[in-house]
Formats: sequence, C-alpha cells, structure tokens
Amino acid sequence: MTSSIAITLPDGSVREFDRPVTGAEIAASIGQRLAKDALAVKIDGTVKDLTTTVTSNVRIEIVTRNHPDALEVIRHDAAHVLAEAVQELYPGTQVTIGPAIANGFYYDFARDEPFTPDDLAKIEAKMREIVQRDAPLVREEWTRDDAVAYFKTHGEHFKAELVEAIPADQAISVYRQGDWLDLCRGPHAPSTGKVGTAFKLMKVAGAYWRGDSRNPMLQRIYGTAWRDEKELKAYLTMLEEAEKRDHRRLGKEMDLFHVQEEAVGSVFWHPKGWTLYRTIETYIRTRLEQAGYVEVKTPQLIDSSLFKASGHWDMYGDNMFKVEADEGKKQLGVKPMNCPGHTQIFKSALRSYRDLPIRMAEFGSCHRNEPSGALHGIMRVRAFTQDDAHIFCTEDQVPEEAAEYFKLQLGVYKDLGFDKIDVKLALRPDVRTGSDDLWDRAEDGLRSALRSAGLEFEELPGEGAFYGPKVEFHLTDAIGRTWQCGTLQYDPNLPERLDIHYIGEDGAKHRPIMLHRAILGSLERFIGMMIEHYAGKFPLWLAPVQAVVTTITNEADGYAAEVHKILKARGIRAELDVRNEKINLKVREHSLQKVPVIVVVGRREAEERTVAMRYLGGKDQEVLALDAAVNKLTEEARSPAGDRGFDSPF
RNA sequence: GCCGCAGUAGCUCAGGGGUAGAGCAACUGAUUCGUAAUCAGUAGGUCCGGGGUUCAAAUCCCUGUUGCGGCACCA
Repeated sequence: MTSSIAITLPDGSVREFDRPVTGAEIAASIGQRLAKDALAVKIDGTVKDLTTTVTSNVRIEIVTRNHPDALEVIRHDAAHVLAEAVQELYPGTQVTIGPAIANGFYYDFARDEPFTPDDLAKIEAKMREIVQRDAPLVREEWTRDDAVAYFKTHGEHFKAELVEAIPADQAISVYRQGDWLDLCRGPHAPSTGKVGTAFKLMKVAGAYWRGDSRNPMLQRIYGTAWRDEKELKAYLTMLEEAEKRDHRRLGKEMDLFHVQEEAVGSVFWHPKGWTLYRTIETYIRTRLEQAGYVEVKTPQLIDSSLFKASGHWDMYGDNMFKVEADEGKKQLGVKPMNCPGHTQIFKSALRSYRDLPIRMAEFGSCHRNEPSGALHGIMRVRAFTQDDAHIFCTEDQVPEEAAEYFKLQLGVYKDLGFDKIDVKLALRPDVRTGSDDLWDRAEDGLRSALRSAGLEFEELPGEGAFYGPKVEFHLTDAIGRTWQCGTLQYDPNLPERLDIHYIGEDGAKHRPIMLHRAILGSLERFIGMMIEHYAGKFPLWLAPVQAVVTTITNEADGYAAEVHKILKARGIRAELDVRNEKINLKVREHSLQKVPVIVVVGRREAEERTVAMRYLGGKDQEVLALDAAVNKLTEEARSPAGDRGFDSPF
C-alpha cells in the first residue's frame, strides 16, 4: 500500500498519513493535550478504542471527557472496575455482565452470600484504589475456544456460557486491566484512571441471569458515574428532588389517600384525594360527552362462561380474581377489563349500520391480581379505574374514529399539563390471530389515521397485541420521565369471539370493528403521575382545596366567614381558618399544604370589604375588592372543559 | 413471584439483651399578632403478627405479613 490515508476531522479539515495509524496517534498528531485527554476515538460514527488502527479514509472524532459519547465509555469502564474490585474483595464471586446504562452502570455477580450496604462502601473504596492504580486497559483477541477454556478453568461458568453462544470461528475480545481481565466487546478508555472520581455505588438488587425468571438470580450492583464531581452532585440532587415529589410521600403529607395491609393494592381515598379524583373524572366525562360518547356501567362479577368465550379466562386467568357462588355451582370472575361487558350491551339489541359508530365509555372499575412485587403506591395497584371506552364501528370508519380520538386525547393531555407526547405504533407480533391481509388493513388504517391527525410516530415492529395493532401515547413529565398512558387498540378479534354483529345496508349481518381506547389509562396511576408531575402544586382548577380564607385577628372572623361563604356559593373549594394563630404560621401551614390561594383578611380588609390574596409560590399579596377577587378566582378556577366541577365536601 | 433491606407514638426518626426516646403533630392554657414555625404545660406505645432462645427480648433466632429497591410481570 503506497496510497496515503485521509482522516477527516470534525471541523472538516483533513489530515494525510502515509501509513495506517491508531486513534491515539491521530490524537497525538493534533496536540499533546488532546492525546492526554483522549478516551476513545469515534470512527465513522462508531466509538472504538484509541488503539484501533485506521487503514482507510474515514471521519474521526477524538472522544474526550466532554464528548457526548464520553459518559458511556466512562460508565462502561466503571463497570469493569467494579467487577475487579468485587473479585479482589470476594474471591470466588463469578462475574457475568456489566453494561453502561442511563445515568450509570451495573454489574451482575453470582455469589452465595448477599452483598450488604457495608460491602458497598468497601467495594467503592476498592474501586477508587483501582482507579488510582491507573492500570492500562489492554484489548486482546482470543479464539472462542481459548476463551471458553480460560473461563471454565477459572470457575467463571456464566462467562463461559456467554462465550459458548458465540460462533466458534469468531474471534472474541477480552480486556485486561492489571492482573484482572473480562470478556468484553469494548470500547474502553486507555486506562482505569480515566474513570475519574465522580462515581458512587447506589444499591444492590436481585436480577435474573439473562433476564429470565426461570434462571438463577444474580446480585446486581448499581452505580452512577459522571464526568466530574459537579455533575455527580447535580445528579444526586436531582434524585433528592424526585424523592420529594414522590406521590406516596405527597399523598400522605397532603392527606390525599393511604394504603394499608388489609387491602393490599387498593387505595383508601381521603376527602382531598377523592376531590382531586372526581375533578379529573368530571373533566373527562365532560370531554367524552362533547366527543359523542355514551357512558355505561357494567358488572364487577361476571360468570366464567363469558370470560371463557372472550378468551380472558384462558389467556389472562392467572391475573384474575375468581370467586365461587351458589355453593360452588358457579364460578365468577371479577372483571379485569371492560370489553366483555361492553360487548354485552352492544349485543342487547339488534344494531343497524345506522347506529354506528357507537362510542361506549365507562369509568370501569377493574381488578387484576398483579404479582406482589409489582405493586407500587397508587401507580400499580390491584383495584383501579380505567377511563375506558370501546368504539364499535365499521372498518371504513376506523381512520376517522381514530383521528378524532387522537385529537381528543392530545387535547386532554394538554389540559392536564402535558405537552411532550411521543406516539408509537405497535405492529403485528410473531404470535397473532387473523390473516396477514387483515393485519395489513388494520395497520394501514391506524397509520393513515395518525398521518391525517398530523402526528409524528415511531413504529415498533412485533410489539402489538395478539389480536391487533395498537397506538401508544407516552407522556414526559416535569422531570423528564416518560409514562405510557393512553392507547388505541384495533381489535377485529373480540367481535368474532363473542359473536357480535350489526345489520348492514345490504340487510346482512356484519362484524363491527372494536377500538379499545383509554386516555388516562388507570385513574389511580394517572393521578399518581400528576402528583409527581406537579410536585403536589396543582393548577387552581385541580387543587383539592383551592383557597383558604384566614384571619389576622379574631376581629375579622365574621367577615372571613362571609368571604368563605361567598366563595363556596360560587363553587370555589374554599376552607376557613379562624384559629387564633399568627398569620405567619397559618400562611406557612397552608403553603406547605400547597393550597394555591390564601385569602387573608384583617381589620383593614373587614372595614374596606377587600381581601389580600396570596398565590402559592409568590411573595407578594394583591389587595382586591371582595367582588373583584371572587370574580377573578371563579374565572381562574374554571375547568378547561367548561364543566362546573363540584363543591368541596368540606 | 424472585433477591436484598426494613417495619418503634398520628408523622419523621433515634435506641440494638436489663422496665421505651426526640422533634413535629394532638390536647390544655396564655398570647389577638399584617403574610412560611409565639410561649408554657399535658397526654400519647401489643417496639408489625406468631413461635423460639434466655433469669430477662423492641433488641438474638425461626416463621408469617406488609412496605421499600431492583428483577420478572404490566393482557
């Protein structure tokens, strides 16, 4: 080879080399400082070791700590350092896998003794020692069989299993750091010292080998790692902030709900929490009415025969609660979903094509026997309520119905404070019912509906339900977490199973299509999410207590009671606080309770028939004439759907 | 369901073989005050349930249960 190699740098400049060069050499040719700071090299978009030799014309970027891809390298290195530390401290522990993940890294170990929190501190100290040693991370290529033999003789049976799964003729890479080595694809920084000091071990947890619950359970150690101490600290602060807005904590502090042993997985809604719940339910009900839905209510307990016909008994029976009735002669199921019930209402009369579409909604109370380990606050429960509906329509009506639904849904999310929404279309899974032709039509129907609604969406092949494709809506909350809430599922299957039909224009029977759809999903889960999204500081229209009228001295008690009465009469959820306490204390307490508006009255206000209003989070107050204040609050407290809401139970 | 950790006053938590502690809240009294904690006093406990070890168990062991963190699950 006599021709030279042209390396294009990010700034567009080109460097010529007359022989193959490594990433490290390229970095050195640019500058000494860069060579020292380099962690890896990105070649044509792929991050590689600095020792990688470049033999052709490519674009390269030198990955330093500030490069967007640096964190992944640092975290992956940290995982290796963690594994070395554990094996130094606890000989006989087997290593398995340890990738970089969002915000950090983990490593899964096989060891009989559990790791304790004390162990974590020791391991972290050992990691710092290894980082200080700054041993070079050296890549070696082995044959697969050599690697298998090596790991087997070293008692690393999990590693051996991993390597054995690789084709025999494929070379595999291992990385050596000092006396320690690990099977790994890489890339890695040139030495362990590059991990730096901004890392911390976070927790130990169980994790199944290869993510399969039939396999043995390993011990996973999680850590976080960042470019520098400042980033680490910011991350830890963010975690603390997230903890402060945890719905379980706020639910208790704000007296919204509780859960207890005797009713695991079910929510005890307290007056304020139930006020919030009903406000949201009323809002949704109004939106549904405006969108042409009819509301129904279907039974909790239904004979097993219906669930057998619908397929739930066989397919989802493990997750259903079942009860005996009539001295064991009957077996009933507690409904886990509302669709079988809705089909029965559809079937209760002869339907004409003129009746379609029928949009049948229900605040459907469902029970699912979730695994105990899945329960979480009010987000994952065994008894919950869906804002569910089924649209019975013809195949031709699907695109328009779907598009209308998307519009409704996005409007609801916006009203409830969510602006960033990702839409995904889950397509046919490998195991499915129905012909390919039917699937083509179903998927195309949803696709065109998404397009006509002007929505950008990502397609997820293989993720659909067995009976049909579905559209998923993922919301991003105030601290950047995403939640899958609403769905629209296309189901040509259930109408078939339960034999429902309508009479077409041609006088013959036809199967309708069922669109299953939920905007919030579970009310419980959505409210939990909203509590965290708003950190308990709800907008006025949602706040369980919208205003507290409170006094400076007892001399204003009479006037305060009058103001309170007027607010209540105008539909404001207001409380009256005439305790003989300092105004500082009362403002503090109601602020901590996250009441949006504190209406303060003293002798002056009573004389002038004014009020001093203080908004949550604000430092100042606004003195207004009573009438003006009442009008202002009434205006601001209006539901975006235009419903009046309802009065507080207080 | 699986692995680990935890359950002490209404709440947040300390105590870890020798008769149960704090702060806040509650209650009583005083204080009538201008926008995020007024002062004083009083009362409050099956230390998660059951079993065991021990002269003695909140504390150690076993078991159950619930919660927490993950994993698996989320139709």
